[in-house]
Amino acid sequence: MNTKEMILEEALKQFSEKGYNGTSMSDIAEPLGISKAALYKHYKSKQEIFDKIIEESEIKYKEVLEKLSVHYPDNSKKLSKKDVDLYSGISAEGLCENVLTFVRFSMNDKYSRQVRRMLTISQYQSRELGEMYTRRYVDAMLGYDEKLFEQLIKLGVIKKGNTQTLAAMFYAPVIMYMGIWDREPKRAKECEKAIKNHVEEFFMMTSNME
Amino acid sequence: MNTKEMILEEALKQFSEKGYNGTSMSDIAEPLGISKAALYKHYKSKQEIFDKIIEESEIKYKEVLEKLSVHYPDNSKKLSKKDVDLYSGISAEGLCENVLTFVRFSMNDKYSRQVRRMLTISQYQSRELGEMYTRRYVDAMLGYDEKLFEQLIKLGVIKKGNTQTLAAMFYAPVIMYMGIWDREPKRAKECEKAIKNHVEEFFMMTSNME
DNA sequence: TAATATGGTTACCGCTCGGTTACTTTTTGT
DNA sequence: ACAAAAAGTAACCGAGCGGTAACCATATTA
Repeated sequence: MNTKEMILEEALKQFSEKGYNGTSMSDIAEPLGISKAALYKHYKSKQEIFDKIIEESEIKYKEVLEKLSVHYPDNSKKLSKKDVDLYSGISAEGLCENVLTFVRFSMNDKYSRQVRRMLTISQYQSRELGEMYTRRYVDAMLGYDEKLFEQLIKLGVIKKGNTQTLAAMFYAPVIMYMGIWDREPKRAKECEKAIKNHVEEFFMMTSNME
Repeated sequence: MNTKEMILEEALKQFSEKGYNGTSMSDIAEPLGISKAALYKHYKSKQEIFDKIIEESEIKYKEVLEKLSVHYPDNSKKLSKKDVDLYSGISAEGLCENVLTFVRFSMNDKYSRQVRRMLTISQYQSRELGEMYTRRYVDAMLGYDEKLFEQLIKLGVIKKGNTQTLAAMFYAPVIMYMGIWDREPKRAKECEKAIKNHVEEFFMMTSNME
């Protein structure tokens, strides 16, 4: 890894712990064993480093979103034979496992965690950052879940209901517990278990098979 | 209102917008029309001002909590005749209205809003602040809702179920929408409506009367 | 081989920060 | 009425900030 990337990595670490204003250029340079002046050989300002991190995280975020949406196609189109096969194989158990895999990755992956923390701290810094936060961690996920439940209802896996409120009831507790997990890592196990319980109970409540 | 209180008020405003590190002593003094040196006649440091705000908000917070818990007594004790009367009068509609009243107050009251924003920005600043955030905005509310649902189940208003997951399913979407509302005030109406829909749908799903 | 781009260094700049000092004005209690 | 206490001011302090200048070693390249 070259210096330019190492700077971004260290800056993200610092920003996610102490925020933008709480982090000095020396704070970034020192752990890398270089002088703060050296930072300016790679980036022209502190703001540029922050912007670069945001920009890079947006690219990685879109990649992840791309992968997700591959699994659940646009509902405006008719389901192809392949799609039906895909959904028919879906079970409540399978979905629980999917959610838990997603949660564990989000919580244990260093990069995901740092970006989330940085955005949480910075969400009121500007309108753009606030909107980015909402878009990434709320709107996109809710939209995804809405599509998913629409399909599951069509396929008769779960009961009929308002997909928007269903998505919120399903997803919001997950982010709530992830928030606790982030703030108090010692409660990780408890949160993981609560999420598992929630997902299972949710599918029990909404499942068509009783 | 005396200067000492005005300082706290202005500091809270600044901290909630720009965070602790982003706010200077002059930022606090200037809008009050006094010099920053005058601040030190009332508080010995910037940290003390921050701590005082936290301390005061904790007192006000406890007062609110006290009022809330009066309505829903400890479940370990047997319900008194008075309590039964109280609960028997509870309807899904009444609860919806209660929740919406609580939400509207939390979102429109300047003080509540500023404290919530300040704590959101500062939640990773120290272990204590992180724990305070979780305790106030998650644990306490979940605990309250758990008790409430326990009563409602006893009284046969809603179906049997795990009160912990019920509480999460009920409360988490509310804070999620409040978060959007905080970050993007222009979406206030949309969020209020979403919360209303959620609460109504929740009681429809869990209600015993079909 | 000489010129040059790259990525470091140290020393320093102007500025703002949190906080202090010395002094003045206002309020208050007797 | 007046001394004491409280609440204000301008000016200043050392430290640390983001950022720059001048310089230097090491590769690459014409």
